[in-house]
Amino acid sequence: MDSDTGSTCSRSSSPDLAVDSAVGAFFSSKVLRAYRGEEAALRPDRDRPEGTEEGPQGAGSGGKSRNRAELSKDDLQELRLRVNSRERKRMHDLNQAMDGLREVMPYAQGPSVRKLSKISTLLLARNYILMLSSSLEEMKKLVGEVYGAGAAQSRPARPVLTRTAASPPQLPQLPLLPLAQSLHPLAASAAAASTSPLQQGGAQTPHSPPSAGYLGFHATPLPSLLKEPLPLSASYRHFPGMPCPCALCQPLPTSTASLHSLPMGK
DNA sequence: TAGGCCATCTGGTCCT
DNA sequence: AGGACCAGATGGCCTA
Repeated sequence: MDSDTGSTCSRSSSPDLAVDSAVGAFFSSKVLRAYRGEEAALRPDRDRPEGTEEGPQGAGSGGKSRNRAELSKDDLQELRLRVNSRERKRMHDLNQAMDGLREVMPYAQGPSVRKLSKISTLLLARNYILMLSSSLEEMKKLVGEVYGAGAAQSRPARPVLTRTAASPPQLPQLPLLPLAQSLHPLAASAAAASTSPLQQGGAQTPHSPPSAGYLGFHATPLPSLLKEPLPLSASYRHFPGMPCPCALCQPLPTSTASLHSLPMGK
């Protein structure tokens, strides 16, 4: 074991994995290029990490035509090393993408903070996306209400947040706005722009993730948030410290619902 | 010391 | 045939 793990990063965040320090770069451009098939041009001598393997006979050259059964023990060993190296690189790319995901997560980051585990990162990311989608929906409704208020003044008061045709018909038509304003700082901030949480939380760069406080949960996500993924069904649960994930404030917008049907490849 | 998390190796399967 | 992807196995490191 450890045939060539000299410069590979194990454990904590690898220094050379944080390729893209740009906060908005969800995945590094390197990874994206790799998965768009551009890496061959980007890195001609790929899979030669530490020089202990990948001898002079690269993949596709030399003994390519030989049957695998005819390979000598050394050739098999070399083949095995090449495969191992590729697999290692693949996992490193995966970890790099995971680091990119961690960078944009509303989670306290720093040398003194333990890195999010992979499973925690994925769970938190999912909840984060759902929460942002929920906030966006509420924001849209709020904007619609603000700009449509003048036209609706002559009409009798009624719940203003009506569902669109695409919404699930079984969901009750509830006055969500007050509840949403109490639960979502984003929605509340639009109503009271003078005391916007964005201003309270400091300047936000265009692509930087919102601060944890702005998002409404603690600097370190509660364990329950990480352990419990948001249910996709009609039933819901509340996460302590998490901006309400329930169906009231999170009407499962079609944008997120469609995410689950996206082809994930292979 | 047990358990969690991780990196790595390895063999199988599928795709190009 | 070679590479990508996947999952199981294994062993190391760290923390409670």
